[in-house]
Amino acid sequence: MKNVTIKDVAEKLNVSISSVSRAFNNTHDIKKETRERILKTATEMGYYPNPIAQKLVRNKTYNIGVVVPEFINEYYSEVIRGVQDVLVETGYQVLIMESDNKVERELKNVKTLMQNMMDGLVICPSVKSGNLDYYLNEINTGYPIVFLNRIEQNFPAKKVLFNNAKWSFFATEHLIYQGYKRIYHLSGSNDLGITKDRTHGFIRAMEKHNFSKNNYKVIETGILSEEAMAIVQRLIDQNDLPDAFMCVNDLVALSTISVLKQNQIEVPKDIGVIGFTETKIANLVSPKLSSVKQPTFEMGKAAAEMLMKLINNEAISSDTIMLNGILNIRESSVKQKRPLHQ
Amino acid sequence: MKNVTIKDVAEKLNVSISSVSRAFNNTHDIKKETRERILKTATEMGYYPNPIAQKLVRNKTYNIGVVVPEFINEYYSEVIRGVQDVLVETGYQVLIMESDNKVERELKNVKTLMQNMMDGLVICPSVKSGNLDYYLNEINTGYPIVFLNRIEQNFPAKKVLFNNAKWSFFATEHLIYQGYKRIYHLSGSNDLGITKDRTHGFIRAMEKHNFSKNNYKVIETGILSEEAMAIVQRLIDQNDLPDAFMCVNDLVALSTISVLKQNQIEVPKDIGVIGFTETKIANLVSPKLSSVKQPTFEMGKAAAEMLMKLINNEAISSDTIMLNGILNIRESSVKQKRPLHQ
DNA sequence: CTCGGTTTCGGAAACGTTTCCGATCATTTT
DNA sequence: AAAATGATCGGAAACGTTTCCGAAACCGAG
Repeated sequence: MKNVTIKDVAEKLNVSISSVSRAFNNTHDIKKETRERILKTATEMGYYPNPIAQKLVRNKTYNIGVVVPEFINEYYSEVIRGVQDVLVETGYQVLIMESDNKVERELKNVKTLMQNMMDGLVICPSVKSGNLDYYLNEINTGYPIVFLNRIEQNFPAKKVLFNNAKWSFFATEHLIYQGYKRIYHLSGSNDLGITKDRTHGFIRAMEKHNFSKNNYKVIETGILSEEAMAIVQRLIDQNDLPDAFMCVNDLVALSTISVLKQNQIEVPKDIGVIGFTETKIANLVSPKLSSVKQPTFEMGKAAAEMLMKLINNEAISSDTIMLNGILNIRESSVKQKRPLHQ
Repeated sequence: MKNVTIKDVAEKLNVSISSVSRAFNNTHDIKKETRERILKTATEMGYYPNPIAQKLVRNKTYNIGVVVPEFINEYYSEVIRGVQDVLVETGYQVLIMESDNKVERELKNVKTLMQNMMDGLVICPSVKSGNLDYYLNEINTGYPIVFLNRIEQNFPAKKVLFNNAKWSFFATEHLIYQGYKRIYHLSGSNDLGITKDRTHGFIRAMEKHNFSKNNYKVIETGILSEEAMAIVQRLIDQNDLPDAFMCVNDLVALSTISVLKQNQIEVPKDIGVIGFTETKIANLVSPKLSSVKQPTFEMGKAAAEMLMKLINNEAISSDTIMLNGILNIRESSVKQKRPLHQ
């Protein structure tokens, strides 16, 4: 179980420690033959350089940390895959930690990762404005940090974001073009920045198309399935139904459809529904859910690339990378069947 | 940006390096007052022990690695949460790596983690029998490894498993008790050990209840949604339909329901469907999907606890921890409405 | 043959800790 | 009062590397 060290190889070959080190780091000042001789017996002996010792002396770990609020749905899982996709090639390790949507735990994770000498961090904040002062302070000391999602656009840091307002605008417009005349927006939790952006997009679409104020509503639902269900049920009871729901996310959309069905209201025949931040389920449920797909994988990639530039002191054109999505129109939001040839 | 080291604090206070170290490690041989004095100015100076240096000298990293095949669905995400739940308290860090269901990448991940001096590993294999020889070899040198899921029950290593055969038996029996007389099992990919176990459970239930061979079938579907859909459509075309499907997982179950609906076949009125390895969607679709819930969180916890015992050289009662699940009966498998009072 | 310039290599410091081994000093026991 | 004990602390080795510096060896040119 005793690990074989650089010293062991050196002694076995009657060379110096430095030569073994040079052989492994492939520096210029070593004869080709000795290098090969060393590498050969080293691998025979099962030697590899102790990464901890390397990190200590190099003051660089080739580790980067990713903090996510959760990976209970596929969103951050795909972000992580994007990050890994660009970093694996560069020899960097990706260390992942989960904050469970708690700001305190997020801060703890970040501190832990920094104390473990990560070369840089991708932080996906738990909620808007948590530990921003602390982060800002670290950034000012030169520590490479890239934020992803759920952070104010004007926050003075590197970040990659999704254009929530724009795509909720598009999603709403799609409903309008389908002929829906009375549209309610189920807005999730209004103190979340991203959902607020989606609300803005919704309202902008309403105003652009001259919807009168009594033909649209913004209704806060919270983020839990049960909360959304209760609210939709209440609307039914109060006989206050629109002919389309534009939902803050797929969970709310599915919850809405579920309640409507329980009340013998058919989607999309009676009421249209569209989701947001598409999940895999969208294609599996019936009716298939229309939704806006976020480029999660690409966002992860963008963040990683930005972080690498930061670490390597390369120029970065802009503080903020704002990505666009795809509006996937399926069944839940199409009022009438389209002609087959379309 | 220069990090403050133990030397800096020592010099500032005119004490030795060892004393500062003792203060931080709270050993016995240091006066209480000096300890407090050191700790006070140390935190004032923003000093904390360099974890890399600590790891080097202690030959222990307090890091443990988790290798998962994917976290695209919630299964391994919850496993990871379980692992973290027990390890966070003990001061261990959890480093996560993803194999993308590829055995080569899995091996690479494991090697990377071991070279980075993880104190132990939880390995969730990608597919049955991948790098088993290599792992066995490492285990024999005393390296602490716990496997989770997708590994043969008689593989000579520590592992935590789900009792697939037993619960697929229960799920099948549930269909039988509902009065379904002709049941097909959509078995996923037969070269996956776990799905094979589920098939065994299905057959055992069939035989126990004296189903004749022409009243049940095992049909291999593969793991992709499209594959399952195609197969169910073929059954419909061939007019070879059972009155219930017992599916290898929720994805196959939902795909099945989707195709049935497209053909105007109602679930559960015409045909009953039950899934396996319950996902959150089960409760959101209509009809709500009956399924077997695996104790993913608990499995993660069990693996972590086992690993801690391994690392601390504590006794382990059994090589294998086999956990049980919950059969969640919802709508998709109940033939007739139950009386309200039940 | 000598001299300056390359290669090639070894020695040793450095990275930031922990920990063993003594040394000092105060306190208690005989 | 002398000796033994215990508490408290400093010095230095050790962990396994990289890298700077200088020394040796070699090589071609003058």
